[in-house]
Amino acid sequence: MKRATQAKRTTIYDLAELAGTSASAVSAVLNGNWRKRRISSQLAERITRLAEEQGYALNMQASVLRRERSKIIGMIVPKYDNRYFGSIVEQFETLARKRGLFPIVTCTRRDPELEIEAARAMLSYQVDCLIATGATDPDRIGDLCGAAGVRTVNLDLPGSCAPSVISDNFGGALELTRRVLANCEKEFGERFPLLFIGGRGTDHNTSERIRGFRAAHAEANVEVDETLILPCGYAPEKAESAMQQLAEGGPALPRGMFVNSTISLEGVMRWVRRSGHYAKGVPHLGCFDWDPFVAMLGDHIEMVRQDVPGMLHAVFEIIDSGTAEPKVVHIPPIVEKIG
Amino acid sequence: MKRATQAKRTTIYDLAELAGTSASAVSAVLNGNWRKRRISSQLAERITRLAEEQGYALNMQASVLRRERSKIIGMIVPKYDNRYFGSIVEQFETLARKRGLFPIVTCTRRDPELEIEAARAMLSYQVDCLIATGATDPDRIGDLCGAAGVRTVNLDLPGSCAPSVISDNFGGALELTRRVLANCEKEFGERFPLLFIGGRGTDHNTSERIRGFRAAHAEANVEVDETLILPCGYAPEKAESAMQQLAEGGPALPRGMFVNSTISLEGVMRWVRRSGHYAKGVPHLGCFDWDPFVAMLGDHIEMVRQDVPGMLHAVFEIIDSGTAEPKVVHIPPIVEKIG
DNA sequence: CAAGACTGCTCAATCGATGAAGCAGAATTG
DNA sequence: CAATTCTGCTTCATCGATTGAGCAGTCTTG
Repeated sequence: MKRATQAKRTTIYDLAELAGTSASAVSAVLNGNWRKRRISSQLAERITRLAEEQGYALNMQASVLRRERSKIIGMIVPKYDNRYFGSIVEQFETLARKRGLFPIVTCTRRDPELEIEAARAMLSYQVDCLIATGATDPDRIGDLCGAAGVRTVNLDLPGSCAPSVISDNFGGALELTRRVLANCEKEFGERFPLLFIGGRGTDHNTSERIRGFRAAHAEANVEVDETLILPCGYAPEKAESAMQQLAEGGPALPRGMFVNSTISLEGVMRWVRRSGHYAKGVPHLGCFDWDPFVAMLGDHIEMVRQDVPGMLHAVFEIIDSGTAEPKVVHIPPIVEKIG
Repeated sequence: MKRATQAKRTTIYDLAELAGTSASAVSAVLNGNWRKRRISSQLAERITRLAEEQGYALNMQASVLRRERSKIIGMIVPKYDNRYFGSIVEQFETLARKRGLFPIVTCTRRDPELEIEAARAMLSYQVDCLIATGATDPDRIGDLCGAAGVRTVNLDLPGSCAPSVISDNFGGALELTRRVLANCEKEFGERFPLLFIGGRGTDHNTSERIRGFRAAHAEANVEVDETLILPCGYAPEKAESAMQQLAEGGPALPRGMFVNSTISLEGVMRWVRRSGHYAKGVPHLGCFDWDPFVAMLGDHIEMVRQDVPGMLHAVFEIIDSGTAEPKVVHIPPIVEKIG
């Protein structure tokens, strides 16, 4: 097997010996600034060829240790179980690579402890910059990074000690609620308050969406039913049991609702199907977030799709510009309805 | 601002000076083996406290450079746009962390070039082990890693130079096809060949699934229609245009089909809805892969859910055991139908 | 009480890449 | 032809953490 011979990895010292030159020349050639270090092109070529033959691979740990910037950019993300975060991560990796940065992403499963542990780990790996996506406590992360002199950008949920890029939650929720109210009026011939379900009452996005929800009700002259505002968390099970409780409490279930994320919608739909409570007609729904299969579930669902490419462009604009002001950039989401 | 004072990061030398001791004592205390290096617990405590006060963070680059093992484990994954890969990544991170490993994941967007570039990058970062998930060319990655003395495990798609963990594609496809054939017979009172759509004809999974598809037809005494086997790729658009072409070619569209992945299903469903060709009745579907909203699309869809926890346990068992034999482990998928 | 064992540390080399400084020899200039 | 400039390298310190080797003291033991 080749493996035995190649137990040890080839280093610039090995190449230097093989080429009959110095490690510093090899380094200069392989990291591209041999021209300004006045290495002849013959030697450069010889070293390049040897490196290829020997299957040389740079040791990034050594390289980063020596350099001032690591060119590593980190992101923490709550979950990988929906299209929104999935496309955020994919876009992030693409844009990072385009800038010659090495992206490292880690998922914290909405666990506050894991979140800061992950942030600490990223700092240990010398990230130049950290994107905190949907963090429970963005400022805690911001402080950690600040102490290490590392830049942070908050995404999806805003913080107060670093720039943030978020959706226009108020605007999106306002429009989404308007549509659901209108759909209900069209079908039932009357206006009535909707149910708001999903999300955490303490997070900025949820409270802004509730504000939009209220504003749309006010506009339509419908009084909000306070018992129908249920920010029960994001997990499907939470939404499911909130629905169950609601059904047990009162006799009439809402015929229209605002569901705060596809993941909550998963629980709501499950309950709707299992409980049989909506056997005589499905409720009109509005979902803040998009999923292709939800779009196919029927014409009773309106969706708001967050503008992920727009959000990530804003993030990298902030990074490129070097701003550290804790400004919040609002990206308008897209209200769509695919049949 | 604190930032100015803290421009430079605290190192073990700084702590050593503050504690009036040596860097080597600090290192021993902070990496936990101070006991075996006979450091007194008083000193240990003093150093620990100081480290906390100063917000010390280990420099992993330096640490990894010095050690023989990096404790970094890499994974490359084709996409983040479906539940299957999403849960693979999440499970992977969880299990890696449980073992004290640092997971780094990167998405290669089904691009063969990016795939090997990503593998090279991971090697540069000194990963101890690399999981190649759904790789276009697992053996190329295997060779790269082999040359660097790094272990590889193939996941989802098998390779020939490293252990592989994959679903029992034949068995899953056999059962799924059986069910769709049975559903069709129940509704239409007759047996007829199904459509197979999605996936790459060249990949092992797709060809095994086609084999299962054929076996189920044989079992049911139905002759496979060769013009209905369309491994057109994974992207939704590919499936969409394959359906379009099929519709343009012949008059009768299949009333039953096997769709090879949720992502292909996305295209199929889009076409079914847009084209209006199935206005008088939706086709019976079988989908190799699972998605919660697909499960809600109606009772005409059967799904096979790949056993992600089972697969990842197998992966880590291989890693823990240290085997390097290119064996293929088949994990049976779960055939389910959620109403 | 001398020999050995133990305690609690420190010293210095090392991992691999980088780049400032320096040094021969060749080429150019006044 | 001496003085300067240029070319094409090499030497060496450095980044921060790790670890084998070593070294004073103190404690034990026959």
